[in-house]
Amino acid sequence: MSSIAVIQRTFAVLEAVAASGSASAKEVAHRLEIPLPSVYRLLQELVEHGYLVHLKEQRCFELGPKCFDLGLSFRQRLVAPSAIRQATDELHRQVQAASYFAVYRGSDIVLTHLSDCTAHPRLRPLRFGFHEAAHATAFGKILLAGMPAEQRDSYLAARGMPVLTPHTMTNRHQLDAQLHAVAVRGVAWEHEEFLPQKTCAAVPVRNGSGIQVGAMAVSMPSQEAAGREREIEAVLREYAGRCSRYLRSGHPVTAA
Amino acid sequence: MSSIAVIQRTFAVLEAVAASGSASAKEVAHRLEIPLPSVYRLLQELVEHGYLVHLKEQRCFELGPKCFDLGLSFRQRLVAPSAIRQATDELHRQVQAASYFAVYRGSDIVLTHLSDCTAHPRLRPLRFGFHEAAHATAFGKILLAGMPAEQRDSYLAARGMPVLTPHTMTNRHQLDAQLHAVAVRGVAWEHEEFLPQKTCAAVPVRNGSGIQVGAMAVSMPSQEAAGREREIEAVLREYAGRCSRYLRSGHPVTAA
DNA sequence: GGCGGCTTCTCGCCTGACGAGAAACGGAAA
DNA sequence: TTTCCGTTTCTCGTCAGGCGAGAAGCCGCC
Repeated sequence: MSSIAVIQRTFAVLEAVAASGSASAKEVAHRLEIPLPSVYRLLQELVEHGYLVHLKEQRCFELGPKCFDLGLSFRQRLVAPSAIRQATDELHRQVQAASYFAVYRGSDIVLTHLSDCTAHPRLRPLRFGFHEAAHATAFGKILLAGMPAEQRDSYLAARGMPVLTPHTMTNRHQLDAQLHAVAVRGVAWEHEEFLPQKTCAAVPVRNGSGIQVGAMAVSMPSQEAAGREREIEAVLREYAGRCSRYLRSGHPVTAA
Repeated sequence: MSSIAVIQRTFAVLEAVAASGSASAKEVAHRLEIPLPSVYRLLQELVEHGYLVHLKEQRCFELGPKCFDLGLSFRQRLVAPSAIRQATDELHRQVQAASYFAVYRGSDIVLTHLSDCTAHPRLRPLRFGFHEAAHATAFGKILLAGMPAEQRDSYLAARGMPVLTPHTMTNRHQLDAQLHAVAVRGVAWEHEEFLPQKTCAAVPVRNGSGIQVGAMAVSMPSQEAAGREREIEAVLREYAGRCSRYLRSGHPVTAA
């Protein structure tokens, strides 16, 4: 693990401030065990570049505008293209359930759009950004199933399979078997494995080369899902198909 | 302007990637005129710390998870406390207009909560985060009026007074006169100075020591505002008063 | 298999970051 | 006002460690 010391320290300081929300130079120096003058140098540097601000009244440092800008750039880069957001929104309206779109990013899984409303709220822990509980969500399973075996191994090894509900799958062999079935059927269901009383379904989205690049999903209270499985799968496939066709052609697809 | 060279370069690289959305090492090296091996060192460093990711398939670098985390930390730190968000939401419902809450942050102005809906949408350019057009918005005027004179000078000097509509105030003396009136009356109006056809109003919010710390505002189509000025000012004052009382006592205030 | 690009590694030089210490600053209390 | 205390900035000699030219390694592509 190489590391240019200054950079190492600079980010350590930045992250220390981010973690505290607000920290004085002394606190940072103490927490990181870096001599005070060095901490001041680095803090000043970070302030100069706009990553921190120095609130003199309160004698403390906090995150600066550049941090927000980075977050925005990140979001703008990753957010699903508008044709796909639109498809997700329509799926939401048609199924009357919160809808999601997620993709691969390097070796991560990122939720790049979600559509919900007060009547059909999203599953609270799910939000735009990185998704860490792939073993327990429908779109996570779809995307895990689409990974090369070794990437899946390292993905799960890095994150483990935390228990989220009594139904969460925690046995790797059992998960592998289900992922195989998911890959064959082209649809993943998840019943109360992520949140109690909630059910999710997901299907793959492919790019122009037929490579699986993402997943479309819906979530709803389990009782609302009962008996609607065939209908939900059909609608999911319809909208995922629109997304795949969009990715192939570059033009929004409005109807079947 | 001091500057530790490595840090300077590291952030230059990070920002170059952020600006491009996606960039190869060579592109960065060329754009920043830094020798290629150094760029690789810095990129690798940024990848190691999670600020960038290396997408090998596409032979390029993009922003990494830490950027998103920083954005989230920033947001969580700045977002208005829930009592104030709630007051803003109620204001929105009662006035039937998009509502805003903004505060000082060091020498900046930050919009820390907004409440809107499809029937009463926010003014599109306004979103959570830093606000740059204080001379042209109602809450901007309230907050400018509450600044010490020299801070206001440097604020306006740094940002200028861009023309946004035919009604935008561009004369500094005229603005100062209006800010004086705003400070005396304790309310600011803005008629089509920020966006055509839109009108905004704002009033100050004070902390326990009586210091002005923020502003509450509403925006609406100009025709809807006509004739409702007194009502709007009264309701704004009511909710801003709740916020001020909350800041004084630390307890949410539900009724007058 | 060979080519052409991106990416990583090697190595000696010398810059420029480091940290102890002390001084300057500024707010709070008396 | 003066005093005091904690925070912040500055100074300076030392030497770690970052620098960049160059070359080698790696991969995908033709």
